[in-house]
Amino acid sequence: MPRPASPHPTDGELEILRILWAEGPSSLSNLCEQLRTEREVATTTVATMLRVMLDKKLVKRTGAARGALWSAAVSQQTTARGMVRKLVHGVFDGSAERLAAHLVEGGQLSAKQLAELRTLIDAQPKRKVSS
Amino acid sequence: MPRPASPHPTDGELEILRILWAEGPSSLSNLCEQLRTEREVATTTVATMLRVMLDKKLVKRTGAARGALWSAAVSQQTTARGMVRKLVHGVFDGSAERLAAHLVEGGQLSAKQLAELRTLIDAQPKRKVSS
DNA sequence: CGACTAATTCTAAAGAATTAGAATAATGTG
DNA sequence: CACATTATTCTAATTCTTTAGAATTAGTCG
Repeated sequence: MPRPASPHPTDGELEILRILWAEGPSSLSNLCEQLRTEREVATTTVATMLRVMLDKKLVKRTGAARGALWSAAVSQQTTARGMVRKLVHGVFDGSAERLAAHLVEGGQLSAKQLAELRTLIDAQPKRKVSS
Repeated sequence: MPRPASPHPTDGELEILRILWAEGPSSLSNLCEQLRTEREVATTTVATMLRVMLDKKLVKRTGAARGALWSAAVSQQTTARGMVRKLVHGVFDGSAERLAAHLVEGGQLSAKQLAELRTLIDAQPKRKVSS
């Protein structure tokens, strides 16, 4: 009857991954420091999250038992792919195109960004029509 | 110390919203029937979810005490906007353009869909360069 | 009207997520 | 080496989410 563990990182886990992706391997104290630019958090809280994430294989630790360095065990790309897929399935009827259209029509992209996107589209290699 | 409630629908809630968006106002049994095309679920489970979602104001109920109809109280658009925003913040460094680029480069869009997207971009009204 | 059926509410179990204090261990400093 | 410091583990509280049985209620059909 319970809830199954999500295969995707939770919000809290993503907060940590985001820092690791940006900063590379970091010590616990370093990680805490970065997190505290956003909100208050106890060191033990971060340590517990890291332990859980280690179980889930979301992070790795390297170095000795003491001053270990923590780093992401999943790439930003792979994580992004999974989460985009989930979003597309959840609210865009499984259509990646509808998400793309949502972005273009949502008015969140500047004219310059739209132009860049168009260039990117033109640069795509030809592929089968069927997808 | 606990976890704060998320402002976004959970996966289970999204499953129900998805059906309501597609089917419009539906009875409990109708909803169950739709859900069961995907997986087994007890009627009481769905009823409980609806009650929780009513508290969260994600759904509305109309009609008499008995044969009420349930409908989405949040639009697909608004929900999509919120969830896209969250995804963009979480894994694309706050850049909607990077999400768009991810979609175009990810190879999930057919040549035809890319062409349609380009047309859509061209159809966008001019806007400030700064966004 | 009484029995059946379907909707609804009540109750609750149990795992997941979030938070952090207490305890422990290792490391360096004086 | 004793002590302060800090990383790490252990423990635990609390809420959310998911799931559904039991009980109740309200129409429906004969």
